[in-house]
Amino acid sequence: MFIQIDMTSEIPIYVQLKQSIIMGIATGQLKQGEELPSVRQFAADLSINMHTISKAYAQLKDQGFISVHRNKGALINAPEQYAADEKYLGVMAGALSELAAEALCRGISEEQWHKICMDAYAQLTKPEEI
Amino acid sequence: MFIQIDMTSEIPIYVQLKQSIIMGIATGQLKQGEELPSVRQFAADLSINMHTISKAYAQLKDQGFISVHRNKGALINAPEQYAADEKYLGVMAGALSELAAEALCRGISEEQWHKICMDAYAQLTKPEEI
Amino acid sequence: MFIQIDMTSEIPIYVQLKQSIIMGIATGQLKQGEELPSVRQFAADLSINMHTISKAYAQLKDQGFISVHRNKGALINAPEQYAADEKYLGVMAGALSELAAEALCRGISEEQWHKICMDAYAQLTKPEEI
Amino acid sequence: MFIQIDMTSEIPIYVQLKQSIIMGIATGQLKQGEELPSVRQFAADLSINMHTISKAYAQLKDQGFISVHRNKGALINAPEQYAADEKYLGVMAGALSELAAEALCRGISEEQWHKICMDAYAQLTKPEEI
DNA sequence: GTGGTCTAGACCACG
DNA sequence: GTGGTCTAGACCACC
Repeated sequence: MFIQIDMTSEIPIYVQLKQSIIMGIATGQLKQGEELPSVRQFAADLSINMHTISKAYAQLKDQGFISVHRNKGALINAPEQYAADEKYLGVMAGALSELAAEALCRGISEEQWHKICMDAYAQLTKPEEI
Repeated sequence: MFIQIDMTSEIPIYVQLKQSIIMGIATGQLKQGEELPSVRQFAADLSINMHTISKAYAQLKDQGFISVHRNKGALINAPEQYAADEKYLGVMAGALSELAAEALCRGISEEQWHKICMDAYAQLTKPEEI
Repeated sequence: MFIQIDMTSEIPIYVQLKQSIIMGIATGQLKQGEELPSVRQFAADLSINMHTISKAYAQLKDQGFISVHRNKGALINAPEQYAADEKYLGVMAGALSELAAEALCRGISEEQWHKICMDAYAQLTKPEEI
Repeated sequence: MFIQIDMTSEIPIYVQLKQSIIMGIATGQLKQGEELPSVRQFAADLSINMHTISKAYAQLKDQGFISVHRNKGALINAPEQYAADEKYLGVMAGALSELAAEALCRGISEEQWHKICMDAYAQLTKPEEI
């Protein structure tokens, strides 16, 4: 399984779970229509509380990434259902702005910033080159 | 004052404060040697508890951004004090990776990602162009 | 418990606590993966305020000595997490320099200084010989 | 002047002053009978509050390093007056123990510890070799 | 006046 | 249950 949960991280487990699944979709490991384990099953696999899985699923569903089926697993939605909208773009711009501000403070040049950003993207699409 | 605190945000106040100050340094509104208000003064200005300000200052101090003086407030350090190190680069790469993953998922192309990232940086250095 | 807090000392309680825990790791009484009490439990044990313990834990976490878990207490990290870096070596050299200066002033010879330093180290690794 | 005061340091100024003077004695820059400026003069030289100088002098006097003359300067005492006693040895052993504990934790070997300690001493007696 | 420490009590997110 | 955040008020060292 490509899901990686770090129980010692300060990032909430349900957030890590969401990020793992989003990362899975981004890298193509999870495709449209693919099935995710049921809450109960997933909880057992990861030795995690059911409520935690449930919370992650609920939020992924809200964001359009998955459809949850009662008592069954969850299905990855079609990309159209979670295409970037204005709201998302605004949130992401804000997050990038924070990162860019600290980078600029710490002496990262525009060229370095460019490289770091593009590397982060390329790593997802062409992992073999990393 | 350019500090903006959103008391309804889920982001802790002391984190918002840290980010505001880092943003101020990045945009050149806060320069080396410049003074920050005393914790009591700042607390009164923002209608926030003294200890919350103190926590933000303590963490900025640990990261090298400011020096806390004995009988004055706090001073912005020289850029050398908080230059990027390996640890910081790793943390930032991880954060960017998360953002890039969601962007890719949501159909942001490499060109769009490039634009968004560079805009975030440019906005800090050339605000007049925004 | 091997933790000793002197409420009358001028050394802040949270610093004493940090030193006690570092001492515990150094002497092998606290090993990787070992659990530390929860902040509430520890506070009750030592008759100290919760927040004081919390501050010590937070700083030990920042320095890499422990990981604070979500629903457990804190765990001692692997030694790699807190291996000496340049910054630490600089700080320690400064501290030793102060001690050496006073020792030299007070007529401690190089041989005596050598003995005192090595005793301090040996006391941690071979307590039976003391 | 060999006195170095860092107004941004978290170490109290009067402690820095004491350390500077002790360092001066250790390195031979201040010899028995040599005169230190008056409190008033010193305060003016360093742009520091008189009370701060006074506090440093008082403590140095208590420890036997200097003799303070009313309305005049202070004289460095004879080495015999501040030779190491049992109490001092105990305090120093404790301080070294703390440093050694952290060093051991952080993977400093006995050989490295030896080198670092002896370097700190040698730096005072043979500065030219550094 | 300043920041730092300690205590106390409340609320919240997480699991 | 856990730790994290915020508020509040007190005391202290430093300058």
